[in-house]
Amino acid sequence: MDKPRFSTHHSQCEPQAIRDALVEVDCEDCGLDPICMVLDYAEEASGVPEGVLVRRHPVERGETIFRQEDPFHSIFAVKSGSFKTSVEYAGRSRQIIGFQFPGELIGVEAMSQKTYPCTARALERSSVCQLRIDRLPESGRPLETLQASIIQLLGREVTFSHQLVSSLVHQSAEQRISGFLLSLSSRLTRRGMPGTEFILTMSRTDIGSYLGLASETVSRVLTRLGRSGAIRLRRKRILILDRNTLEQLTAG
Amino acid sequence: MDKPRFSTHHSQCEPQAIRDALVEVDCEDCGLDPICMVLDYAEEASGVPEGVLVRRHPVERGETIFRQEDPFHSIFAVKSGSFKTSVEYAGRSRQIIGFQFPGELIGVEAMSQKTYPCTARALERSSVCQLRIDRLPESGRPLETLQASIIQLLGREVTFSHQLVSSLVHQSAEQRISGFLLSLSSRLTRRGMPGTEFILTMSRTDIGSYLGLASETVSRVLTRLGRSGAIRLRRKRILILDRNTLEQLTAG
DNA sequence: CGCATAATTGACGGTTTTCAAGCACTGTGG
DNA sequence: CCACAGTGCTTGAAAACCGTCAATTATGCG
Repeated sequence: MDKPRFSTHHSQCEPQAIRDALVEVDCEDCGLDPICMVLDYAEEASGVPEGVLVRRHPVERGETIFRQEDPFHSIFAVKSGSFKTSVEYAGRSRQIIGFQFPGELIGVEAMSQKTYPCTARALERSSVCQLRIDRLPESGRPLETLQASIIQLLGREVTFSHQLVSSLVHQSAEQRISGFLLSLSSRLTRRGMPGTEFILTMSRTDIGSYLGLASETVSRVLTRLGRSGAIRLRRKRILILDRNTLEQLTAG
Repeated sequence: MDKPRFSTHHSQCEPQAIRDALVEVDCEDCGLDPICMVLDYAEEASGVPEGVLVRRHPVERGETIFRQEDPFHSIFAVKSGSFKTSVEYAGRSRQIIGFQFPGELIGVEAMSQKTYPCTARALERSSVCQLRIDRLPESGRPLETLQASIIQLLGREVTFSHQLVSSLVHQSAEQRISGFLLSLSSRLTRRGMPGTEFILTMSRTDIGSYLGLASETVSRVLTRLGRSGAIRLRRKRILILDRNTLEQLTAG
């Protein structure tokens, strides 16, 4: 009851139950945890102000936690649910640049910037932990440790972006989507969630925007993967049947 | 003599003169400058060890300053010349993930990581300033300031990556190349170098790898842009004639 | 001067986008 | 509880775009 999993539900569709399922990541599996611990320690030892860390703030589906150009104030960790981040440049159409699942951080790249460079929107009823950077102490050992953690996170983010670029730019639709599914799977698994059966909380259009494909192509490839037996697909529910096939497809 | 510019050379091709031209960025235009200044100050005030900052280290064409998987030790600033960074994953072919010009930093994303995630190679005879992170003091005010600068840099880097992904993934070959040329132009201008006349120090294949295009496509689009009058193109020398046209092409 | 590498140009084929239509699901209101 | 509308998803057909292959020309380096 405390930690329901998708797979514990009946295999038939139960939209209501699924939508309200609160699959919450454990604190020790959360990307914010090293930072949390520093703050916990600092709160006891020296004087970290109250209200720096806001735990388990609920967010409704479709709601934003920040928008592009908003002044920066916090970084967030997804506690349950999922989010999409998107950007819009000079009137051009909005594009998805990432999805975030429990345990992952949002808004880190805005650290030391004036404003958020993207908009973060909940794909379902979700909850987040919020770290008010603007209320942190000005200096001292805790800040140094925090900064070191942030640098590490950002470094990984840059490396991930590079991987993403090189995958997207040189791969076919089938490769991109296989890779996307595997990536989702491993990210969910790493945070202690089921990685072979999950729900695509984002639309085909969102996936297409993220991968640089038309939504029709996403749809076509997903059905093709389903017919080939690599996955089982019913609407937004995904069952990964044959990871090997997907990995071979990704490699090309 | 101290600061030769491409445009001060004769307009006819002079490979020898061009190759050896040392267009060096001013320190005040360099991305490492805020960090340099902190260190300069720290060297005087408290005790930053000698040999932390190595200035104007020469690098020959084709030489690497670090390779993927090498243990991290330094970040670099391009003082003159240009570099390409590339990655290789699990046997797949090598891909270009970025180019660096005078005033820009290389290897920042490896901060707080164990190893460099990419290889950096000089595209021409170049020089770099090197900041030995592994020789920095363990803590203190200078470190905090340095960390804050790094976070800012990395944040911008992530934002830039996002822009890059969304351009590459959703744009046609013509849009990508127009955008690439404009990006080069503005980056050179920002560091006090001529932005309307410059040399593509990287090969067509490198550009293609970076933009996700075949080298033949790069070649074709460049000639097309030349025919349309937007640029003038002789081999590796680029002259931007009509910035408006390029901007329109980029927008689509 | 000659070879190796890089750049250009042409023709062709495959993949993906676009446009268009039909279908399934969701949520609303009677 | 059911009908309906709206949205998102699926599927089909045609066209555009880009990658591949191949031949030719240019450039750089010894």
